[in-house]
Amino acid sequence: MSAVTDPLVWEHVQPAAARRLLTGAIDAFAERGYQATTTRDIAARAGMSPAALYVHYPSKERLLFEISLYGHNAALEVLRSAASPDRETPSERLRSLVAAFTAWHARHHTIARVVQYELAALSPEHLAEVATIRRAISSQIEQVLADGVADGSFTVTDLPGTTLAVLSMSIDVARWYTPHRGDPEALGALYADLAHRMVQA
Amino acid sequence: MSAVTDPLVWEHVQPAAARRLLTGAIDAFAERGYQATTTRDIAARAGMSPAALYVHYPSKERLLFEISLYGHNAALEVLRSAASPDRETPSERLRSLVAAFTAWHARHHTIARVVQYELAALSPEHLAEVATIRRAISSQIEQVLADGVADGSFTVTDLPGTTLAVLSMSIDVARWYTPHRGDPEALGALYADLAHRMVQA
DNA sequence: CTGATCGCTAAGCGCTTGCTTAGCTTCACG
DNA sequence: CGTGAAGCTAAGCAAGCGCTTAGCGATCAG
Repeated sequence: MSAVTDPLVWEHVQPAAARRLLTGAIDAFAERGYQATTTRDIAARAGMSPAALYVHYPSKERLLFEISLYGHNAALEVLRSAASPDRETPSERLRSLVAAFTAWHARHHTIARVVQYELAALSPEHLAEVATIRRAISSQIEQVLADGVADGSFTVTDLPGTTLAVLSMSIDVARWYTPHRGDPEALGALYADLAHRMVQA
Repeated sequence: MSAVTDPLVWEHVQPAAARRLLTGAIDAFAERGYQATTTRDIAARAGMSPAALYVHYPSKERLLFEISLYGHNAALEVLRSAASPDRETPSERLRSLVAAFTAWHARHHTIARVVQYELAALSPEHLAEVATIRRAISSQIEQVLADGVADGSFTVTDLPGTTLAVLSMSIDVARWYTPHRGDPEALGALYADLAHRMVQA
């Protein structure tokens, strides 16, 4: 699974000063929340004056949007590669999806916290853009559950409700996870098992 | 289960103006978050001038603390009455606990949102006070899982991890629940079933 | 050498924030 | 009838907010 070694690297953000602002903003938003973070704080983390932020980003909200967009796409990518068609049974695919999604939320809990808990601070247009990615994410889980029901390997009485519960469990990892709570891989394996038990026939 | 009809009523907050401020603050904090809510906004919801807030509460943070404390105690009470000893088997008790805890987060999703997502805005002293209640809450789940393992009705490889996962699933309901997503009771029943499947031998 | 561009800083603008002050009205009670 | 407490408002203070402006040095194409 590519998530295992996925370093979530930022080299594509150029120039380096813009990258420092972006990563500083991720840390600050994750720690204190968007509203409690000041542009002065973000600039200080990047080692610049407050005005330099506006050379690279037109507003604080835009910084949040770029973080949120990138984070959502990264999470979706992790799911897509975990659901690759070489996993043959719905059981295998579900375990792989849940393990990867959970481990991603643990390993990247800072950006995951921004992705999952700062949606309300986005402008309506930016929120709409991110919402389409969120629908694609939940479709990945819903589809594999539907496949398992279809071939008889899963028993699910409420498909949308169970989809949400499985996603929910993984997403909430971003709220409480810290590195001292164990290895992201081990957590992914545990959650894969729990999710599988939730649905198996 | 008492949660079914639990109205979460505020008559004990006196005088009525203090109650209006408190409930207005719950709505505002849940909608926009603590940091994005202004004292002027809270006062306006209670139909008063901003200064009137300080007649009843010494600070905005204190308002948050009283909400958080009351909410945590209410959630713990719901669990305690759901675990009453007339439920004989661990399976029955687990289902009852998860159903009640989940339904509480759905029915009271506004205060639950404040309880679960605004901890970081509390002062260190107030956070510590609330943290003891949180430990009591997770103990309720951990104990019933341990009982089930002891009598052989549950199979759990990672007890703290599974405890957290069960709690997590219910807590996350506060993040996404809106009344149009269905009846809190039905959701509680679904989650009770999913949690039971996660652990049954 | 010139002039434009880039990345940056110092200063600060207009506004909003949590909270305070001074003072008004209402009303229970001796 | 007088007094003081309770509950409120209008006004405003100091601090901090997102963001803008003016300008500086480095870089580099023509």
